[in-house]
Formats: sequence, C-alpha cells, structure tokens
Amino acid sequence: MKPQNRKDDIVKAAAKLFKQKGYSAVTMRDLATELGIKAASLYNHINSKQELLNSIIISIAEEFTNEMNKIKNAETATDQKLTDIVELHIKIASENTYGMASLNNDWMHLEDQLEYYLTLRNGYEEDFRNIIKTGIQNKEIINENPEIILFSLLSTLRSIYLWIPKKEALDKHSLSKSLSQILIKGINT
Amino acid sequence: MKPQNRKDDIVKAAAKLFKQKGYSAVTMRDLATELGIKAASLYNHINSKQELLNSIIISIAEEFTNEMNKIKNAETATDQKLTDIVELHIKIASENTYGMASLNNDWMHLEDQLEYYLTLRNGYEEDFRNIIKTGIQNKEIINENPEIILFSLLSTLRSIYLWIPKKEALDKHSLSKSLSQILIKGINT
DNA sequence: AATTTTAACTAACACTTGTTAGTTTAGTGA
DNA sequence: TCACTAAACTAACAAGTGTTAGTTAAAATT
Repeated sequence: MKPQNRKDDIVKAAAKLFKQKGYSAVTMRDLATELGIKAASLYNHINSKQELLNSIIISIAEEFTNEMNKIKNAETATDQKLTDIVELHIKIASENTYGMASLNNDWMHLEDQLEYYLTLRNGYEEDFRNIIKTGIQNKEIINENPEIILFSLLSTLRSIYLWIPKKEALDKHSLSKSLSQILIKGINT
Repeated sequence: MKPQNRKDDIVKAAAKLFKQKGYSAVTMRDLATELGIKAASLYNHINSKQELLNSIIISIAEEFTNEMNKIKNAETATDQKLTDIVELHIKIASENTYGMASLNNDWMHLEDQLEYYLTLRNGYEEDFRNIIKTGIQNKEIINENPEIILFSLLSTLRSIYLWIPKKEALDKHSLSKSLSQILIKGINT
C-alpha cells in the first residue's frame, strides 16, 4: 500500500547528486552507485531521468506558489509580508537544500514541464513585485526602482541553500532574524 | 602574429552556450553548429572542451582577485570599499555576462584548475569578510553577524549577470547607484 | 611562382549515455 | 505449499560523446 518508499530514496539521492554536479553531469550509473545498486534497477521504480528532475523542481515551485498566495492574501503590512517571505525561503531551503540547487540551476532542462515551471516562477515574481510596489505606495519602502529591490531580495533568498550547510552552522532562527533585519530594515524608510 | 582571433570567437560562443545549458549539456557539436562549422574543426584552434571552461572561469576569477587587491589596499573608508566592490561586480557582469554564468554554476567541472580556482575564491571571500569586520569595528556597519552580511551581499552581487540582460534595461549607472544604496545604506549605522 | 599557414573538411575511434528485455532472488499472503 | 510481488540482477542496444588522423582549399608570405 506504500510502495513509494524506494522511489523517495531515489529522488532524494538524485537531488543530492544534482546539487553536486548538475543534472546533465549526473549519469544513471552515478545515481545507482550512490544507492548501491545497478543502473537498470532504478527503472523498477522510476520511468526516466527526466521524471526525477521534474518531480524535484515542480514540487518545490508549487510549494513557493502556494505559500506566496497565503502571504499576499493576508491582511498584513508590507514589512510583515516581507518577513514572511524571508522565512518561507529559509524554511524551504532548510528542508530541501538539494532540491533548491536543481530549481536554481537546472530548470532549463525541464522539458514537458518547462512552460508550467516558468508560469509558476513568473507568477511568484509578479506577486513579490506587487508587494514591493504596494510598500512603496504606502511609504513603507524607500522609493527606489522596485525592479532592483526585487532583484536584490530574490538573489539573496535564492542563494540561501548554498549557505545553510556551511560549517559556520548558521542556526535557522538567528539566520531568519538577522537576514530580515539586513534585507528589510535596510529597505524601510 | 595574432592567430588568436578565431580562438576568441570559439571561447565566446562556448561561454554563451554554457550560460544557456551549462557546461555538461553543451556538446562540441552544439558549439560547432553555433559557429557554422564542424566539431572536428574546433580542434584546429583549441585543445579540449575542458580548456574552454578553464579559460572562461579562471580569467574572470583572476580579474576579481586583482581588483579586490586594489580595493583592500586603498586608503578608503569601508563604505567606499563596498561601493567599489559593487561597481566591480557590475563591471565584470556587464562585460562578461556569459562567463559569469560558468563561474557561478560550472566551477565544479574544473579539473586541473579546480584547486587554483578555489584558492582564488576563498581569498576573495576572506578579503571581503575582513572589509566587513573592519567596518563593524569602526562602527561603520551595524553589528550583525558578518558572515550573514557577507552572504547577503555576495549573493546579490553574484546574481547581477542574470538581471543585466533583462528587458527592463537597467542601465549600468543607475543600477550601480541604486544597488549601492540598497545594499550599503541599508547596512550603515 | 613556390611555400607555408590557416582553417575548414570527412571519416572514424573508443567510450559513455539512457534505457529496455528478460531473469533471478527473497519475502509476503492465501 | 503456492502464487504473487518487490526489487535486484545480467546483457545488450542505439544514439551520442570528445577527440584524432589525415586531407583539402584558399590565403598569406617568401
């Protein structure tokens, strides 16, 4: 009734290797070796290499979209929305460090699902942009080019997965607090 | 006396394709097609695919290192050093949008030169970290975790190459001004 | 005019790629 | 005990990989 277990192992191992070398450089034999089996055995559980990438990326992208919908529809001030977004990125990056690497670096190797992914990503960015624009109108955010503010925030948030595993062991809570301060208080009037 | 011309064309085209699909996904046949020739013809000008990646990444990494040495040795205040760093990243990202993609995403496929690259990168980050620490001691920068400040700044600076070609046509000068304000004034006491 | 150089070509190589087919083994439920 | 299933295996394939060897045609140099 739950024969998904082994498949999850494979997806997890795939994400780990994809982070290390990128999707294209990881072979099905690499992946099998990581799991201690032969390449052909993988196909008892999955349909294709492509499917692995799809499920890794799309599940994260959908999580971002769902959470962004909650944040944008909440009756909260702009700086609370921004804090929520920072925490969302830290949460996803913590729970899925490997997957975030694929989402950032290998999305262009999605095939069937590429268009869908881009729709999700564009929607997410558009919601984020609107939150910033509203903040500017409300004078909660300095009146700089919203495109540059968006770019600056998103760049940092998308890179969190690279820094979380660092030896310095940034604990999740103090990271969230410090990063919000640096990113948001720096933007406030 | 300058038979390097054709080789430069190849390196440039390679960097462009590496940005689009990543080093591993670009074949020598792709590269040849981009240049309107056959794959084997490339080898009249270059020694290997690996060599292309090496020269793209190492030349940029060395430029960062050289410029950082000037900045750190200059007798300037911390916020001037930070402004200089922002401008350095914008300059390199503008002049070498394609190469920056390889540097960020394909450095792990360096082989012989991987160790050298990591030495350069670690040195750069260490210099940057020391500038931030000095700024904190001088009370020019808020007393947050310097590791998080470094991470936040570097994440944005390393992503500039992704945004410069955007349709919005962020012109270089206003980008530099706005970004410095957002990143640095936000950090200042 | 003769020679060298530049830069393309065709043909082929040894190896690696994702994937399929068919088989074997061990554990589970009837 | 018997059938079924999950999950591994061996063997193989067709296509694609980076690269080499040897050749050719035109341009530059002597």
